[in-house]
Amino acid sequence: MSKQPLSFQPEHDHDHCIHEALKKARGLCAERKQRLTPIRELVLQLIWKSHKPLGAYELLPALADAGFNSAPPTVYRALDFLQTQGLVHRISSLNAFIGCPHPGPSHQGCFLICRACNSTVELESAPVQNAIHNSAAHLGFIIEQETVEVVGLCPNCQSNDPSPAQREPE
Amino acid sequence: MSKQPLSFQPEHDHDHCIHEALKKARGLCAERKQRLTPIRELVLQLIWKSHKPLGAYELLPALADAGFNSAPPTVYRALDFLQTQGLVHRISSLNAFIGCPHPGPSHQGCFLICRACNSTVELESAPVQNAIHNSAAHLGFIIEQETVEVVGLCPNCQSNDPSPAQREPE
DNA sequence: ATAATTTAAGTTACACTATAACAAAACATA
DNA sequence: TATGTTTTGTTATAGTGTAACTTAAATTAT
Repeated sequence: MSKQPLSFQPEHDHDHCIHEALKKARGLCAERKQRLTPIRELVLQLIWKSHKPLGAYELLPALADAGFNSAPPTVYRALDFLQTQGLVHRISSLNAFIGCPHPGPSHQGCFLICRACNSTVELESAPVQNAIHNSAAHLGFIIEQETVEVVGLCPNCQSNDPSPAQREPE
Repeated sequence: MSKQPLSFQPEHDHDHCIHEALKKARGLCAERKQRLTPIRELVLQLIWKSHKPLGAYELLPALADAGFNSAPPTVYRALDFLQTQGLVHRISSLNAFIGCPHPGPSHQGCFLICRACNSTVELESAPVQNAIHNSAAHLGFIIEQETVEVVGLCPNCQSNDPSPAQREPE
C-alpha cells in the first residue's frame, strides 16, 4: 500500500497532471493526424481539472464561459472524439467521464471509485483482464469491450467512515 | 465449451427458467419476510420472460395491460425492491435489467453481453472477483460494489459475423 | 375487531442524460 | 478560388430516472 496512485493522494501536484495529460494528447493527435480543436482541448482540460468523473452537463457552463456554444451536442461531440482517441473514459455506472492517465494503445480501464470523495483511479490490472478473458474464452465468447467499475472507499475516506462501509478486520 | 449457460442455448426450456425463478423468489422473500407484491412479482416475471436485459420503460406497457398504474415510479420501485433482494441486476452499460439466476447470498455478477442478439449471461467468476479484490486490497481500497460488464459476441452469433468483430485464431 | 402505524402504490411534475437533424462555418485539397 | 470534408451552431426531442405528495393497503398494537 506504499505507492498510491495520484488520485488517492490529495496533495499531489495536480497542475502537473493536467499539463502532462494535455501534452500527451497533443502528441497523440498529431501522430494520428486528428484535430485536437480548441473545444476538444478545453473539454479535455476541464475533465483533467478534476480527478473525479464529471458529467457532460457539468462541462457546459465552462464552455459557455470560454465563448463557445454550450448546447449538449457540443460537449458530447467533444467527448466522443476524446473517447475514440482513448483520451477519456466513460464511467457508465456514474454517467460521467474521466481522463485516461495512460492513453495510447487502445485499452479498457478497471476503475476504483470512492463513493465518499468520488476520486477515481484507473488500474491497468492484467490479472483482472486475464480472469475475464479466461472466463469468456471458456464459453466461446469473443470479447470486444470490457467495463469494470468498482465502488467503495478509498484509503483517505475510510477513517471518516461515511456510513454503510465497515472495514474488514483482515 | 461443452456446457453452455442457458442464455446461450436458444432451444432450452425457458418457461421452466421463469417458473423456477419465480419459485425461488417467493421462497426467498418469504424467508426474509419481504413482500413480493403482485406488481413486484409481475415485474420479475416480465424480466425473466427475456434472457436479454430489459429497459425499465419496456416494462410499462405490460403493467398497464395488467391493470396497474404504469407511470415510471411504479416500475422503478419494483425494480429497486428486486435489486435489493438480489433478484435482478442492473446492467449499467445498457441501462437495463436482467434476472439473477442464482439469487441468495448477496453477490455481484460478471456479465457477458452479446451485442448481436443481446443474450446476457451472468457468470460467477471467482477468479475475476479475486483479481479485483487483490488489486483493490493492494491500494487499501475497500470494495462495496463491483460492476463487470463484458460486451462481445456469443457463440451463436459469431458465424453470422455482425460487423466489427473478428474471431481471433486461437 | 378497531385504531394507529407502517409500507406500498397512485399521481403529477420534473431533472438529468443523450441524440437526431439540419444549417452555417471552418478547414483541407485540388 | 472552387470543392469536398469536417467541425460547430442550433433547435428540438428522445430516453432514463427521481422528488414529492396523495391515497390505499397491510401490519401491528390496543
